[in-house]
Amino acid sequence: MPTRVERKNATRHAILQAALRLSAERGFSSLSLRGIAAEAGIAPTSFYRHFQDIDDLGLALVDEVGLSLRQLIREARRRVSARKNTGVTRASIETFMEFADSNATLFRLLLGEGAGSTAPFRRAIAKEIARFTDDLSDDLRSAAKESGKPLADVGLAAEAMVTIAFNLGAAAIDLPAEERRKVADRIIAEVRMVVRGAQAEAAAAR
Amino acid sequence: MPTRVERKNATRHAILQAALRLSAERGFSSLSLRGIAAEAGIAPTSFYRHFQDIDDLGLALVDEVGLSLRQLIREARRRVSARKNTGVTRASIETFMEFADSNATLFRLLLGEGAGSTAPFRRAIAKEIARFTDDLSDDLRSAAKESGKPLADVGLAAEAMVTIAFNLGAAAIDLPAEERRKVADRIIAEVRMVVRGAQAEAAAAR
DNA sequence: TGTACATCAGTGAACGCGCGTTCACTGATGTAC
DNA sequence: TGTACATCAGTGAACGCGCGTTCACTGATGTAC
Repeated sequence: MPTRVERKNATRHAILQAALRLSAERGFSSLSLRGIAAEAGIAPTSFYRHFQDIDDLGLALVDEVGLSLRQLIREARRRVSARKNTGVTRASIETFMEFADSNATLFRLLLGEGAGSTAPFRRAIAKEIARFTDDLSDDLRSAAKESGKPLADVGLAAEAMVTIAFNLGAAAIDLPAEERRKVADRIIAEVRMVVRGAQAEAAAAR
Repeated sequence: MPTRVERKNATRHAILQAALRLSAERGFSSLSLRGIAAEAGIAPTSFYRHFQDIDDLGLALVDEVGLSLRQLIREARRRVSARKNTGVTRASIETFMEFADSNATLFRLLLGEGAGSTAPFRRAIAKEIARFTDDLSDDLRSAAKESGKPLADVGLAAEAMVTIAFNLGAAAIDLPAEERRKVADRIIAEVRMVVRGAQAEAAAAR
């Protein structure tokens, strides 16, 4: 039989999952304490045994999402480097889109809602995306070193790529599969442009 | 003395302005009929003399915003072509940021809120941005012809630029002036990368 | 191991609030004669 | 120009609803002896 602590953790987890499910369905900004409680199968008042208020839940949600995202990224990186016979850009974006697809809930939360939510929530999301951009910068730097094709302003290039991939990717989440593939191709072409541009600038600066 | 029709139009306009003001303050998704009515100085019930419901108001709002946006773009284009001694990219983005700054209400509505709002509202906004992208494509094509530096995939390049400018610009709206200038510089550098990349691809394809 | 007590996750009733919407109304503006 | 009537923008009362939050409670789990 589970201990009291285990039960409590299970309920907390159920609340987070319910919030994630609902925010995927109707958007984060329309989450309500009572709705979440109903979805989680608890009384509305029980919510307060686990979170101070809705904002507190929001931050916990971002933490969870950030953690999952980082796990996904690690996994994605492995997958990309395993696809040696595909272009890195294509492999990366296709993996990104695939992950966005099979983790729609998570990505919708990350990408879907700019405003509507509260300021601390938005800041937390921005931080996760900045972290993503930093990681991409590192990848780009080492890829450039390996290939012998240097890039100018790696940080800016990474920001441009992430902005393109996240925002166009966000718009594609609800499209049918075929359309999504087309969007993926567009993102790939555009990210490639950024790469070429950064290479061209590095070449011109030499 | 104003006619009945004039009075009605004035009230309708007051409602739209109130909605715009409030959506700038607290975000479009948190607009409420009663809040708008209070801001516009009418009884909540009077709202129904002018709009069928809140969604109807939303669409009218996007129409208004789209109109203003197109006027701004025309004006911006004039301004950019007048700044012959500045790079086109810099002139364009600086003008864009300046307009976003002095028309914060309008841009916040266009950029700020991805989800949270209703589906038809989002679709209307997407259409406005697509129109913007198409116009930019035309501009890029004629600029390429003039300068003798052809661009590959103009449509994709335009989409990449608009995505970068709108999304990074959106994040910058609430920052202090100095920070905003830094963001503008980043956007300029990134858009320039896209231009260079499209040029490099066109050169490689020849 | 058995008993007495403490802890605390989960609860149901109740609160006041702002919401969208309906309805029958009012009274100024507009129209027909 | 004056009168009788129609139109209709704006209104206040009222509705039912879901919201977040408080409170005192219950009863199973955990702890001390």
